[in-house]
Amino acid sequence: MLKLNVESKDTNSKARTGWFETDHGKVETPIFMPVGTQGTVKAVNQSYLADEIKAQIVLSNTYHLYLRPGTEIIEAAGGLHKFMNWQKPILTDSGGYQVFSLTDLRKLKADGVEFSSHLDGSKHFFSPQKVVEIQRSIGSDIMMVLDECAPYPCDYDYAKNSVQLTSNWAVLNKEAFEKSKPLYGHKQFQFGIIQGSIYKDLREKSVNDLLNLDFDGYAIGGLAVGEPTEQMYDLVDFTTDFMPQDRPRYLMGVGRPENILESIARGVDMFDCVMPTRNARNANVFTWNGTLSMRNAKYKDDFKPLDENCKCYVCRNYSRAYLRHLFIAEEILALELATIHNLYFYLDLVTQARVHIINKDFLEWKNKTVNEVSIKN
RNA sequence: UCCGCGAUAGCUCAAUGGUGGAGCAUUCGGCUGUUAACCGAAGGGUUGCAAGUUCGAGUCUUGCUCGCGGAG
Repeated sequence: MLKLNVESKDTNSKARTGWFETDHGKVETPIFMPVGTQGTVKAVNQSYLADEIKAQIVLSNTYHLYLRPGTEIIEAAGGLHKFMNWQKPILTDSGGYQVFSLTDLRKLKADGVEFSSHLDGSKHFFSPQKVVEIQRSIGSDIMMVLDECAPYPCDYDYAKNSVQLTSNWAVLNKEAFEKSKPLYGHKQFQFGIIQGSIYKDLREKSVNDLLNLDFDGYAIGGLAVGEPTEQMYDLVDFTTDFMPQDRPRYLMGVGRPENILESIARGVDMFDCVMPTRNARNANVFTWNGTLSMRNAKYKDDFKPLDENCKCYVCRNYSRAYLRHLFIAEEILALELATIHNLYFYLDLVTQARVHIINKDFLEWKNKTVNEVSIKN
């Protein structure tokens, strides 16, 4: 059983700091997990990820790794940690989000989801049991249950059925997890996923269904899919009240820097999002003074670092003008440098949040920082 | 000097005699459990110049200018 050891609680908000232990090391919360869907955090190598960015845990994806290279290769490699040369913790998503985002390619059934590969059109079937089995092959430290991430907008009846399906699947996920064993000698944990769209009574039902199964951690899924941001905050705030104090709380797929800070204030411990990595590759950079679009002409002779308050490798050594030049010239280094900076920023953001929670001045710092990081330069 | 071919957006090129477009470039925007080094929008034109034919010319005719190729 995984435990979140709560170290310090903010007195003016629901923010808290803590840590949990896996066989691949300790994770200090609040934490951001860089997304490495296909067994790589795009554009950055593992040594930078660990030493420069100071990532403590990365996310990878069951759906993608199952399709390519396939579990046979990953097992032959001795699991994903060895295969991708990453000795810190790995969390794998189950493919539930792909069930949502690849709508045209899938068919939902009571016992799982039938889908066509986006790579070659081949037909496959994911059940809760199958997804546990694949994640055993991958050897992730934390595996996620198969769920249905309902679309937005979503009428009440659809959301209600979706929660019921996710709860039914959660039982099967848990059974399959308990019946199976890790393949590589290190412990694996399993998180449940709360659904319910924008409906509070369904969120409440969803949490309670999952609590009965006693998962190692609990994730809030199905948010940041198009609903107003204030509504997302309200639902997070509502839902965390039902979540155990001594288990990690993970808000899936979120988000922008300000979303992360607001969610920490509402009691969330873990985050992942493609935004720092994808936006980096699309020339968008995050700073303590807001976002910069590095293709913009105004940076062509701007020799300041991306962020004068950032201590990352990129800000210590390169200018905005150089980054802009690399993006305009379509040089591959642009993607790497922007990704390193953005991930460093995201990890720095949650580290600063941690420091301020411990120092008991989180709320004030959070309010000021939310305003500053939201600026569009 | 003669013959031939050509000249349309910054570039490379489309466009039956009937509302001049595309790709790239430029400028800007978007991206939330990655099908994404992606997607979208905008600006940009006396169609080399001048006449003519025609209801109507980027398109046909003539002259000129410039470029490329060939001959001498």
